[in-house]
Amino acid sequence: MSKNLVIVESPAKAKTIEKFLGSDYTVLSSFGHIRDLSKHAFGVDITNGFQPIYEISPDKKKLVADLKKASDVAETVWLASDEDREGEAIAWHLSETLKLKHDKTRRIVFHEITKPAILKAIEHPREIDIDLVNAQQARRILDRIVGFELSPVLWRKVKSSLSAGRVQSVAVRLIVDREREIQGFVSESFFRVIALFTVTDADGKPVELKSELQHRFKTKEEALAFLEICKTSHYVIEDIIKKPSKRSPAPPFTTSTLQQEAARKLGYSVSQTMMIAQKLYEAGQITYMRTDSVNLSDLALGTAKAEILSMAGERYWQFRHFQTKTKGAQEAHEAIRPTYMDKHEISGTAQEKNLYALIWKRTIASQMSDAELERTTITIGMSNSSEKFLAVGEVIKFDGFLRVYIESTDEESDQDAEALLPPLKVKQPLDIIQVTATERFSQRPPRYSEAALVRKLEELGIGRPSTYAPTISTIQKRTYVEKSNLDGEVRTFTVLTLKKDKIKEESKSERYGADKGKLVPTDIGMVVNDFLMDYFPNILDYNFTANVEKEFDDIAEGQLNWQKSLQHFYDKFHPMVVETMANSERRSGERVLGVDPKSGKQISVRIGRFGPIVQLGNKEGDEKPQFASLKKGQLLETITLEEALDLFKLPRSLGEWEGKEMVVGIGRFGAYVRYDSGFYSLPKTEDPMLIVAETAVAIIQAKREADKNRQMKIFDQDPDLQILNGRFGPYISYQKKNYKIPAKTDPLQLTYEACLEIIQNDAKTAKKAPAKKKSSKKE
DNA sequence: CAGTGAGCGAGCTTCCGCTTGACTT
Repeated sequence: MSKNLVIVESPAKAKTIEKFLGSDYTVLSSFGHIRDLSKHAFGVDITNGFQPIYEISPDKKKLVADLKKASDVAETVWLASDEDREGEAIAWHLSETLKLKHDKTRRIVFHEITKPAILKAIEHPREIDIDLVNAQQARRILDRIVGFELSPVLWRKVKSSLSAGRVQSVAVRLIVDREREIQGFVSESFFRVIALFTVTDADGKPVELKSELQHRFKTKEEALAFLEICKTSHYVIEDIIKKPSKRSPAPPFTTSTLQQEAARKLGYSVSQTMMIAQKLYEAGQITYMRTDSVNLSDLALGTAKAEILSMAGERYWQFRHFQTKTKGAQEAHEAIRPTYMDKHEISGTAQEKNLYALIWKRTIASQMSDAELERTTITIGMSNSSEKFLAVGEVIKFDGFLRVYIESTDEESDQDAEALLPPLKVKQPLDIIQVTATERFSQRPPRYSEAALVRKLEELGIGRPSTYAPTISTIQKRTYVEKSNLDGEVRTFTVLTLKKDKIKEESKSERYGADKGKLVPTDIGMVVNDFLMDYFPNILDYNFTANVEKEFDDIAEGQLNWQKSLQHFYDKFHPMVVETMANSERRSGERVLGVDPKSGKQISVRIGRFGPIVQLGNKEGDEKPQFASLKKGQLLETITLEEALDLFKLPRSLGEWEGKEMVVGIGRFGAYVRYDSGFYSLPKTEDPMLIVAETAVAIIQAKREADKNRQMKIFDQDPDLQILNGRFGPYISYQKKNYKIPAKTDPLQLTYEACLEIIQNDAKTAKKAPAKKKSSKKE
């Protein structure tokens, strides 16, 4: 065993550092935090100065024992966890848990994993910063108090197993608020006017020049009137303005910007990006992937420069130092960058290659020179109106960083600036080809994609690089939000075209509002959000985290006592919890929509035991009320009386076929026909409200035909026993259960007795390991 | 995982931030 033990957070980091330090040093990893507040209990002794009750996580017991052994024999223990609040706490937990003697313990930090940085750190050890540790404890305890006091309120007042927390509840609020903005949005239409001219280019060939009228018209009448004026107008170039402009590269990647760009450019989900990045990190190809820093090490700056010089030359290189603007950034690591800048590509899966290439380009571009552009704006005047058309062109004079990388944006712009304009002169007359006025609509605010939500959370200083992906998964697991799958609607718009002195009016149609894979709130999400907004508006405040972070900073600087800070919060917060528990109404999102015109009974919607339902009649009535589930995509908040009444029209009978009744309904897996105690799924193209008996019969027959082809063998002894060919190959079906056929057995050769034996064997093994079966059922 | 289309009855659920893991066909 070597004289020195170094403990870092990540095993990949440990491996790298061990190489730098030589044989006198053993480097081990703590795998993040080793202790936490007790998992099932409250974990904080409120009445005793918020004393935390820490436990070693069960999966860390062996690790801690190993660390203990190693630290006992080492002469010096170097605690090299990250230099941020959490890292300092990890160092402190290690020293407490391993009972490290003060005189043989050193605390060291480094921001980059390079040999000089690590050797320098070893030369400058310091003490554990207990103020910073206390700031972390305050953060941890506050989160526990908020989460473990609010969640039970939801269990009582809304539904069991729900949760609330400082981060997740605000994430849900953002999505709910945005959805309501969209619901309340009133789209306005206007007319954009585009004129197409013909001019000759440098070679004397005719080319088109596209220009847009500066003025947009509110109504069709105004647009028509303008086109009438255009009929008799002459057009002339009044002005040409050339303006140089510059574009600068974006800073290197942080976790959040990597997630955004990987989503935009490669279509990866936030968690996918993190999994791929983790692989790259473990393979030593990129630096650490959970970071809020845009900083590059001196080593990286040097190798990036060398790479740019050899690739593109001196003119393309520019030294840049980026500074983070993110609220609450802790900057314990570098930006995300390739470990070796001269590695333009790597071997690996296609996904790994793509993500690596993205990181490489972004990093290199960040040290390249500005792109120089020239923007030309041409003003075209009319002989009989003061309206002006503008044509805009942009030329790249010097590509600079654009040679390598262009950052994407979320909004797809339809404002296509012409790349190059033909040579033109002021006062030059122009020949008109056509003028079109197209009706357009103002855009509703966009729904959040996963990556856009991450960007917003980061902007508000809520959550950390390590929690963005888990937060998105939590709010979906709690069914507060889901990924959208909206087809949108069709709308018509008007296009007016003036060509050869004639105005033509056309009506065209387009699909709008379609949204796939965006985050939308569910009914539960909205009800929980509204409840929390009513009773705990301060926790849901977008600035709540920012405000408590200020307190944590004061604690870290030794200006504020952490217990006092928590006491101050708790004295206000806890009474609100008690009050809400005692006096608030249960929430179900109930809305009364009106009365059923047939029966005169009340129609209402609310969240029922198994999800959102519409109810016909009420408890006080003579008869039991009737219920129906809401369809996917319908919300309690927006469903109309008519839509709610439609839900009671299913299941409906299609009449009899061969003596048995066919019934159409909508179930968990979509629309179906039930016939002779069997279920037949309807294809998406069939509307269960409109389907007729003949179509249903055809579907039933088709399914029966397919089932017949599935049958490999049936037995005369027992019609319940069949050998079927399924998605995963042949299997035995017996009394509605399925059994695997042992390997190397020809299914067609199996006898009735052999099948029964397989079934009995399966029953035996199932009895032997019932726990296993149970756990595998769980998600 | 092998195809589904229900309807309580006891006790448990829950937070945020660090980090990777993995008894099998």
